[in-house]
Amino acid sequence: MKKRDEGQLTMDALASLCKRRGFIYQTSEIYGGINGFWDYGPMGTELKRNVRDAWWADVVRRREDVVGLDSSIIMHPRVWEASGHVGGFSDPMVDCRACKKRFKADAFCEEQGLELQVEGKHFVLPEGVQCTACGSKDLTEPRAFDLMFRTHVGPVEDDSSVAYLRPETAQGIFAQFSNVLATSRQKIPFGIAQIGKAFRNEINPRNYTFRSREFEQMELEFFIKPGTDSEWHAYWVNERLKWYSSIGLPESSLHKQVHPKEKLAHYASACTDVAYDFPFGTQELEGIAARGAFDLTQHQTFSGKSMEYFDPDTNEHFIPHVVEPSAGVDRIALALLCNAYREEWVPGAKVEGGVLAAEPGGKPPEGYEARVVMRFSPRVAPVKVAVFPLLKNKPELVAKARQVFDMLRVRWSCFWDQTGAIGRRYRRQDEIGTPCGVTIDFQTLDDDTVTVRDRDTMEQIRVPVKELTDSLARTIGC
RNA sequence: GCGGGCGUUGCUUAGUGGUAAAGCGUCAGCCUUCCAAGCUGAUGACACGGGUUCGAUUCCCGUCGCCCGCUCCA
Repeated sequence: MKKRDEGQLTMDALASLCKRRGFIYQTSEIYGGINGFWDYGPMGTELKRNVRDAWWADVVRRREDVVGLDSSIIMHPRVWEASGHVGGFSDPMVDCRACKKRFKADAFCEEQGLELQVEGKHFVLPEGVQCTACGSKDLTEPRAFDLMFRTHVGPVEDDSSVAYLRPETAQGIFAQFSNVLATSRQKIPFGIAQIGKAFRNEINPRNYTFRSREFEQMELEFFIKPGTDSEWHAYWVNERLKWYSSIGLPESSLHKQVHPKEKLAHYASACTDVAYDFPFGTQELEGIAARGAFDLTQHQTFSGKSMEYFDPDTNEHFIPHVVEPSAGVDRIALALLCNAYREEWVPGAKVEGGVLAAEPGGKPPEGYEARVVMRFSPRVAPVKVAVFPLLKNKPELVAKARQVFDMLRVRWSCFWDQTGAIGRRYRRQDEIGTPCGVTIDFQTLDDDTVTVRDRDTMEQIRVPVKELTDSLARTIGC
């Protein structure tokens, strides 16, 4: 169980911190866990909430042209026929036992001039088929990889009761497009946003929480006039990149990945991913796709209900096109955790000096000690302010600290800690990334000032209690 | 899904065919006038199931989970 690899953050080290400090636990851990599912502890819950709140504030509340929706996870099964998820993503696959390669069974047979056979619910390989890679005939039966979770609505489990857990939140938006249009008094261009859980039966969950089978999406469907696709796509790519900076992910670790035209779905005119440099590689946080009129047209066809929009300015009827920024909450939270994690050497009480970056595998110099600090942007930090009485066995300090704590907690997520030496308490907050520590000491009792300690520099300033809220607000920024 | 490695307390590790040690952490108390101090006490683990055995945390099998590589990723 190697924890360090040439000084780079390893996911093992991060997972250990996340468990130790209550960010992320394996789900159902007491029963051995279940692959692809994770729980968020007290700190992780706050972190995710801050991500969602930041997105909702910037994408919905601060705009006049976007409204919210909260649709159900289980929808009419026909929704998934219209979307292409039924059928399209349950292709039967064949594995070669000799060379370990996997193929889509129908294309695999076609390449050899043969046809995949269907017997009832099972697929059967035709005679004479062989591996197109190595020529072996040692092949598995074709198996359907249905990536949607199936369930049954009502007590009777027959074919007519089959339903699916949604594999994306977007279809709830498309299916309610007409209702929202009719009740929100919006005109095109406008968007509908939704945050919620989605479920995909991933073949191979990997990389901690990055590819989970249950995950949370933040999706915006921005409906536009046909022909304006590329300008709105460019607009949203730019907006979304700015947003990632606003939650503390540095531009240097973010990448705009433009999908080449030939790899786009037939209905899409553009798709750009926002990717982050994770320790396990550069991976997608969000995809921004120009999907044309595909989705609404599909639902118009399958439901028989018109999805047309009437433009009063031009007297035109048309099916709106859509630009879709679709982000993963859990992936963003993971990126924030990776980005925040630092191991440092910090000077002890008897040493003058500043914070040093820890050398991997090395020991701190004389008088220095190692610390782990989560350098979250204050906007997403689970706890904004920690409040400490310098000593817990001095009732007058505790009482005064309690007053300060009660004053601050009405505005921010605050943490009270009176246990142990003050330095230990600072370090605890460092590990959950609390930007500000407020300490009430004996001088407070004389002049009503407190010390405010900065997480990153560990420097302290004295601030009068009556100016404390304003002072902290400048640091925290919200 | 395939191949390889791994699984001892909250974390990091030690160890054994006779049920387990330490450090850190956590909690309580004492002490402590700003960066994981000290003292006392408490807490707490052999992933799950089966087999071999008088006896299994240890050996064997299976399952689950984690990591690495391949594969997959609408």
